Amino acid sequence: MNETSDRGRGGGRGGAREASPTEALCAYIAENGLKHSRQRDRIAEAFFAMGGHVSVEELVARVRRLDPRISVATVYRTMKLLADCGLAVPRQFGGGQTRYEAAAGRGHHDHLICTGCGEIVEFANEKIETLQALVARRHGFEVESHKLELYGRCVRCRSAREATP
Amino acid sequence: MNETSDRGRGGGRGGAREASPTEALCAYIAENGLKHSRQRDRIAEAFFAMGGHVSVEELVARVRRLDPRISVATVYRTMKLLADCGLAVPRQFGGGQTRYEAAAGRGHHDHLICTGCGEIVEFANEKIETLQALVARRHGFEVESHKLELYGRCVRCRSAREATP
DNA sequence: GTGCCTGCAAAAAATTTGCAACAAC
DNA sequence: GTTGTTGCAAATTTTTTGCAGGCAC
Repeated sequence: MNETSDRGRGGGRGGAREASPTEALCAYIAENGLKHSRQRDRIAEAFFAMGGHVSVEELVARVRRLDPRISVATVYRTMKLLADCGLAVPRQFGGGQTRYEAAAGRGHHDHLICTGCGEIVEFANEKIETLQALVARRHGFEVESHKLELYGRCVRCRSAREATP
Repeated sequence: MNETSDRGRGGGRGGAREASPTEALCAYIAENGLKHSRQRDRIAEAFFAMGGHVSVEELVARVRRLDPRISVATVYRTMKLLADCGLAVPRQFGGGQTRYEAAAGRGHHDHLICTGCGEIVEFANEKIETLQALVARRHGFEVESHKLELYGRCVRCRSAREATP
C-alpha cells in the first residue's frame, strides 16, 4: 500500500510509553490551576473512544449516553480546553460544523475526503511538506502550520458510479 | 523570485481574449433560464472591483454604497450564484465567516496566510499538485479538488518580531 | 471557604427561508 | 401573463455567554 515516504494512517506508537490522553489532560489541568471534574472526564473519555473526526453534535449525543445531564455548553468548553492543551485539533471540513480530531501523540497528517460517501482518510507525505516549506520561503514566509485537504472519490464510490451510470 | 514551477501570484492573462466576469455571468444567466437584474449587476460589479478575499459583510457594505436598498439575503443569494457558475470560490479561512474570491479566468492556486498581519498571498506549484494526485491515487482516490493553506509569518512580521523581542 | 465549573437559558453571529410585492422576458 | 427575483423579517444553525448554584481543593 505504501510506496515511498507515505506514512498512511494509524501512525506508529512504538518507542517509550507516552502519557495517555487522559493523563495528559490531568497534567494540564493541574499545571494551570484548573479543576478536575466528572464532566471533563466523561467528555474526554467519549471523545477519545470515538476516534476519527467528531462534530460537537455527535460528541454530545455520545456523552449523553454516559451522562444525560451534561450540557452542550460544557462540551463546547471542554473541547476548547482539549484544543488548548493540544489533545484535540479543530477542523473545518465544510458543512459549517467544527469537527475535532484526537491529536494525542500522533504526528502531523493531512486529509483525503471522499465527496461521495464522506469517508475521511489520513495521510502524510514528507515530499509535499518539504515542497511547501520551499514555496513558502520563496515568498518570504516561514511556515508554522498548514492544512491540506484533497477532495475526490474513493475506490468504492468510483466503482459504484461505473456500475450505475 | 520564481525558481522552478512556481507561478507566483497574478497569473498570466495572455492569449485569446476571455469573456469578462460580467459577460460570463450574463451568459450563465441566459443559459439557465434565470433573469438579469439590477441587484445582480451591482453585486457582481462591487465584488469584482474589490478583488482579494471578500467576506459577505464587507461586500454588503460596499454594495450599499452603490445601492443602499440591496438586502443581505440578495447578496448571499448572488454570491451563491457566482459560485455556481464558477466566477467566485467560497473559502473558509477560519474566523467563522465565508470569504469569496474572484475566480474569473484565473488558474487554480493555493494560499499562504500570515498569522501575524493576516496578509494572504496566492501561489501555485505544479510539483505539489502532482504529488497530491499521486498520494491520492495510492489511497484509491481520484482527486477532484483540493485546498492547501500554509500558515506562517511573512518577512515583514518576522523582522518586526526580531526588532522587538 | 474560595474560586473554578456546570447547567440553563438567553444571546450572538452567520446564513437560510417563507412570502407577498415586483420586475424581466 | 408567467416565472424568477427581491426585501423584509422570521427562522435556523452553530457557538458563546451571563448567572446562580454546585463541586473541587
